[in-house]
Amino acid sequence: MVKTSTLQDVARVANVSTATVSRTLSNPDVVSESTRQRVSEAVKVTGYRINRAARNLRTQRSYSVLVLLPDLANPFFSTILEGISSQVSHEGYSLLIASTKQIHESGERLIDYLDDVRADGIIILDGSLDSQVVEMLKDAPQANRILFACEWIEGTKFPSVRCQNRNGARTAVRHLYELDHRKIAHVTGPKENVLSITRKEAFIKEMTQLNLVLKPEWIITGDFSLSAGCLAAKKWIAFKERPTAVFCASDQLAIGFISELSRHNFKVPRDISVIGFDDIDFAEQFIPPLTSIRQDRLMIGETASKMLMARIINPHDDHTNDTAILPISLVIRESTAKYKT
Amino acid sequence: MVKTSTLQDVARVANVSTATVSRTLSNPDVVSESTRQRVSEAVKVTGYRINRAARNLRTQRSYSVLVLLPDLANPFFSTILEGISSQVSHEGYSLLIASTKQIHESGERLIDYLDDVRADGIIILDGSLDSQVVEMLKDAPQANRILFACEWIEGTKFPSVRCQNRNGARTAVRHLYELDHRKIAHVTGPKENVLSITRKEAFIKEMTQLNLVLKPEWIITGDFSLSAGCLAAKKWIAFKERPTAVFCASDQLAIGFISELSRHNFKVPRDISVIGFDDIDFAEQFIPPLTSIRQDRLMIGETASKMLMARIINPHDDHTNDTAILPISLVIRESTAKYKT
DNA sequence: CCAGTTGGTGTAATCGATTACATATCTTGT
DNA sequence: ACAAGATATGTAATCGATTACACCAACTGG
Repeated sequence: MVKTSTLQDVARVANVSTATVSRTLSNPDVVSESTRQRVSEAVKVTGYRINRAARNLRTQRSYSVLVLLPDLANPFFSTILEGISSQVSHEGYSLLIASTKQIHESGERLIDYLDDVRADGIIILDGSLDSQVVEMLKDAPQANRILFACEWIEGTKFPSVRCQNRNGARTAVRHLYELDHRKIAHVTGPKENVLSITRKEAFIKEMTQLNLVLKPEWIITGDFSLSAGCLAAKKWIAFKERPTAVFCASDQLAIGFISELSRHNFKVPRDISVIGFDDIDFAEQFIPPLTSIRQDRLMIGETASKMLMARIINPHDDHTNDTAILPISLVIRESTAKYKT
Repeated sequence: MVKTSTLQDVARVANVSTATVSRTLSNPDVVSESTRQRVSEAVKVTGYRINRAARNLRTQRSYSVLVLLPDLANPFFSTILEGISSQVSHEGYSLLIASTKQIHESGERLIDYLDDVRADGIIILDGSLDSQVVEMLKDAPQANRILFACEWIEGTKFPSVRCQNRNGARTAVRHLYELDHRKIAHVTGPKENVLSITRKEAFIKEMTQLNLVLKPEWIITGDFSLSAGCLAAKKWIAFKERPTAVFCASDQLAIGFISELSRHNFKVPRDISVIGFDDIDFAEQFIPPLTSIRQDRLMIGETASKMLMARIINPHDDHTNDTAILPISLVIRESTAKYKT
């Protein structure tokens, strides 16, 4: 095996104690100019690299953050990861990844990651955690090192970062309204999902506010996926009275919806205007390019990391109920158009 | 803070030494039935959780694997990650993620991850590593804990896992040929990329074998992205003599290509047949559904993990030149069709 | 019946960095 | 000139698990 040099080796070469070497590296201000130079020199000649396992043990920190995803294969999360990763690596932290499913299958407990010095904090991107797990986490003393992003859990006081979901739904409806649409449908995400619920509530509220008819069957329960979008399209086709526009709770839904329509020779936006949510990369390249509610996923990731880091570094400040709600924006492309009778 | 119990605590409760407790947990066969029971009981009452930092220090292992991506935000990698993650977590390992860019920016050296006990092995999904970095890695004694997946680096003997790229290109050309296409273009990936080069070579070889005309301008250099696909489409439109089919080195290219065409009122497959590579999730939902060369990304991830694990656990076996090449398959959808004069 | 093996357990060193405390030297003000 | 503080460094304990080695008891075979 490769033997790397240790603090001892550096100390010997620089002719100081290990304490001084350690101080030089982690807190250079407290040592004198001359030793600082000697130590730096010694570090260079020995090729010293800190042994993180040793540091972690001594400081009882891992200098890494765990990100928990519902599903690793979902591209929606990749940009958020990018944001988290760039932020944490900037602060000298590493990024651990796991999926809810795997944790569940392996029978591990989430809190163990914090207790066994694998992670200093956890960012959870999954609001559909098992309620037993949540129960166990929410009053634990480690709870202040857990943060939700994108999704959250109603009735808990975990800090969270998310986008303006209500405003997003409202903006979507308004946009369609301004294009003279009066019969507007909505395809939701998974039934119990907080995002689905929030967006649906805001959708209903705005429809009511605008005095639009809202047939219950025009709210189609889906699950954010492409295939749920296809199913929703089939329902739309079967309606005797068809809405002229639809607000989909995700871009994947919208894309699935449009695809299915096109297989039945309907055209978007000729036959129906479609607006999505998220503004994923493909939205722009889809045919037709998709009108969507954009959330800044990079910023969600960065903000989440910053908030979590603050809590890790300063655990005694009271951060309860910290919530960051980031703005959304309407991106108008070609899947929505003026309604023509 | 939360004080978790240690081996000492368990030992005290079970009335044995810490050595016995440690053995009971990591190697139950060597202790007697009765102590095993007493220790298990003690573990339960104390709520003992192993301190990984301590174990890592003592064993000089981190029980985690680093995956290095060129770009976290690229959804192509998410399924591969899923495969890696499920495999390593199955073996009790954790998954660390970093992007080439971040490593580069932070000035860290990849090899440090191995030396400083942050990772026991590295899976690299980026064949475009800085050549200086490669130079430094390839003869290092730690090199046997590094493995490439999807991409690889010509002229090194790192083990790698990849799909049948040549066969993929050949299959694509054949498919188009069998649909009576004789004028076939190719949009490549980034110029220096191994995948681009391999696929392009195989494309040329197959074209030659089939005795097809191969105008140099029909090979369009791109970069795997949607927008490169758009640019390529513009070139195609500008040709005086237009190929009737195109083999794109990635699905993203194909999608960008088709999108751009549709903006200029060309239709696929009416005006040109398009085949992609990868079979990403969107391929199926795109309009028209994309014919593509499918690679099993889940299996690439799993295989890569297994190979790496074998090397970590058994570093002295000679694994040099291990290479796994996984099969591809042709997925025929609607973006390719019989050529009609 | 005893040497040699096997099985089970304990003692204590060890991994490598951090840091509380002690010590030594140097200022500074009166 | 000297007490009091500031500055710089060293000594050694510590984090918590693993494991080489030693030990003892019980068994085996000749």
